[in-house]
Amino acid sequence: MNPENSKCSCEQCKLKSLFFSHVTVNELTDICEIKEERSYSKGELIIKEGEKINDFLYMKEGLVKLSKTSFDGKDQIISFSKPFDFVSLLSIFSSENFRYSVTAVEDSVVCILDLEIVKNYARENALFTMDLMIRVSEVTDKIILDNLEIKRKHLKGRVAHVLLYFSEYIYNSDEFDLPVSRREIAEYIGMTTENVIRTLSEFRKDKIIKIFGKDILIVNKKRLEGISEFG
Amino acid sequence: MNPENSKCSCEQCKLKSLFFSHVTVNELTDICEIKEERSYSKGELIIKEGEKINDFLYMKEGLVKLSKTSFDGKDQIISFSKPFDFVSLLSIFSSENFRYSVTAVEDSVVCILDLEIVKNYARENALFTMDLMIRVSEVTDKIILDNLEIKRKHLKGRVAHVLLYFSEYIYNSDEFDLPVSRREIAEYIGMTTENVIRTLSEFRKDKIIKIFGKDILIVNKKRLEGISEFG
DNA sequence: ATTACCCTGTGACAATTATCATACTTTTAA
DNA sequence: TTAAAAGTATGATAATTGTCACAGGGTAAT
Repeated sequence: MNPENSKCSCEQCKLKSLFFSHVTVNELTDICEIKEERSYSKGELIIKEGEKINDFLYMKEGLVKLSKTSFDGKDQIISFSKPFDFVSLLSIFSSENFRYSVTAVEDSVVCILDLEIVKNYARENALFTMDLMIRVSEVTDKIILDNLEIKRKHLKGRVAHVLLYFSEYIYNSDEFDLPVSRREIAEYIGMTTENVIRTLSEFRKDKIIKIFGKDILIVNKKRLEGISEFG
Repeated sequence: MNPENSKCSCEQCKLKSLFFSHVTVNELTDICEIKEERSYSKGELIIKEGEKINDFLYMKEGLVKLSKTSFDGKDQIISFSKPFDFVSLLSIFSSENFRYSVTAVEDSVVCILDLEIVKNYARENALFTMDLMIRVSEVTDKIILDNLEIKRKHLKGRVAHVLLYFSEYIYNSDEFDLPVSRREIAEYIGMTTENVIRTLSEFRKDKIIKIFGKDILIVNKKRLEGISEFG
């Protein structure tokens, strides 16, 4: 490793194995040299819907949302992604342009590679491509299943679902800081902001959760799970 | 081509180019020899949710639905697929078992290959794998976008959306036989059967469509498009 | 420091959608 | 062929969700 890419630490990157497990050390060094790492603060736009796709992105740290704006200016949130849920993989092989926007909802770090270079690897290295496909498949499957799950629930069940999603899937804790506003929750579950707020208040009144602004504490998890499943 | 696989006509198959464009003639013959073609009547189950995935399937003819049954026995329809929208691709690389059921909603013909053999090709032939990935990406992107579209609409807009979907995307005609029941439309758009029926009746009363049982004629397409977009 | 804006919160009311009941027709199974 | 089951259809009513109005708190920009 020469001095000019001393910041290049792909070999130590915990994400390496995820989809570079079939890339040789030499190739990895090549990739490393061309890779760019960018940091985004909470709220910053990472990818804008409609932009031409030139880069291959993957997340190293943080949390982002995928969203789409409809003609009347209303946003819909498709999913949240943390590292390992590679967000940029959705459209890059089936479209010239990004179909969704990606925004940091927590401070995030993203690694960026030139898409053409990645595609060239993909065209030559079948195992690498296979790895990539498995990732694509996992991510999209998760999105489709999660959306189905939300779709079959009512307001309360949806809000409960989101709380459990953040608690269990994102933060692994009964107490966590909501990384999103009530409006964003509404955009995710397809309900109005007022109803999300009302439902959270109701959960608070029923002593299922405690609310301190953005900070949420799940007091009665069993109950919340019941509401998510049946309510 | 020897007599024992005279039924083998992959080389003439119009679907060949779709994802076998990077398979050699010899490989194609091999694939052809192991392939099995199965026919399903309208209503027949092709894949049952939860089954182990042993086969790689793709559609030659017909129309199928992807669906999932929730714990309380209610079905949700994820999407409809015609040939070129390869249905089996969704879970096969990310799961051991099928996550969705697939049912013929019109008489359908499916080609079946042993998944392990396809995976072996995929591990050796990067261009083939790349083709496959592009398909996976296209299909899932379509599903996600369509579900988002439906999600942001109300009852009438959703029903209008479905009618236009069948008219434009599936049948390319203003008149067509609905391949599904009112209940299935309801399961697709996430509303009740009664409300789907009521909405269709309303469209009929407003002279937007004509209904003769399953046969639908779109009389006022502009109006229907307006309802789909804004209603 | 002040304004403007967004977020949170609540209530009253309106609109939308679901549920239940019932009837008739068509399809399926015995 | 006949009975049972499923699909289509419509109305009345209940439940759910959305809209509008208003208010306080925080935050960013000037």
